[in-house]
Amino acid sequence: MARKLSTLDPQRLDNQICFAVYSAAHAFNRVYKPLLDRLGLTYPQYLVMLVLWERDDVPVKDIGEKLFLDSGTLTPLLKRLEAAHLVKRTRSREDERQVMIALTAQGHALKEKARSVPQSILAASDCSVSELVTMKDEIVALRDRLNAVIGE
Amino acid sequence: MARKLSTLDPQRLDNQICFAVYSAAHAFNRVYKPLLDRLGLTYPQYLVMLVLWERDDVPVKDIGEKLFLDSGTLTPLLKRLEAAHLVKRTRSREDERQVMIALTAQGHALKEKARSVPQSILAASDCSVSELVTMKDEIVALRDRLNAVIGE
DNA sequence: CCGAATTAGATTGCGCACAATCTAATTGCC
DNA sequence: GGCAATTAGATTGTGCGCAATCTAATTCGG
Repeated sequence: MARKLSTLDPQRLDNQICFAVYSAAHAFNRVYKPLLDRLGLTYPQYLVMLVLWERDDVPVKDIGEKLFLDSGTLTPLLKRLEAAHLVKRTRSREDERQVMIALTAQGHALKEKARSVPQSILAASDCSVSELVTMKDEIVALRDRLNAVIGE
Repeated sequence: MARKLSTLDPQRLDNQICFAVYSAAHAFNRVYKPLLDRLGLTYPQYLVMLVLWERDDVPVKDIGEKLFLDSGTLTPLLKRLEAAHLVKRTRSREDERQVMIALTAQGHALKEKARSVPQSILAASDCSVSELVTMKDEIVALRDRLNAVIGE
């Protein structure tokens, strides 16, 4: 009876989806780390590079919207990517408030070296692609509902 | 054709389950924040309190194993909880290497004030309990497979 | 027993994340 | 045109998260 109650107790750690997501994010990070170390990237930096490999020469704001990050996070991160000669930061001429982020040749070239990363992650997940796609879609839907609540 | 390819491209941001998990974790954090502010806790501190509300007077190591965190994270966090008079840190007498973490009266009392948190999160998730339980179990299974790979 | 290896936790340093605040540029409104 | 409101980034401060290193206590193998 006490056992049955505890598996329903919403205040129990193991019953919380948020902790599942939180701890899964850290587990992913730990799997990515050795792969990204070889590229000289952290995981958030890798995310920024993924954005730029899809579309180059974008304002900081667009990167922030895609990754759900603000300038307080992105400004120093992008300065580090610039120091690593992977991107160039330039004030937009049309709108001087914007800073445009463009890949350098090195930044472009890194895409090839990063090509094997997703399949290494897939292998570590030890899970079929279709299962992962289903889970991903469910998690994205949940995330979007949560983000909708934040905007009231 | 190009469109079809891009929806399969493993190097695309939107195709990566890890980004889904990463961004969902941040979304959860943003939903929790105003709820936890009222308790004077951050989300990781709330997780530690959840552990202690289940079982009091445990060594730091046990907390770390439950939350997948190490002393570099927990030591300063626990010192902040102690400064907030929610826990007491004492060297174990049997094994002087261990530091035991015990709730104060205030720490115990906070459990009642935190009781409404999970249902607020459930409401924000805008999702049935059974759906959430299924997702949670899938995510935990994935996390555990990832963690298994890390330990080689 | 005693020295080596292991273990628990603390410390240092770096890189996010984000709130709050600031500056400068642009837009909107009259 | 001119002033208020908005917008894009930068800055500052706090709190994780983790690698690397350190100390002190305990355990293990001979």
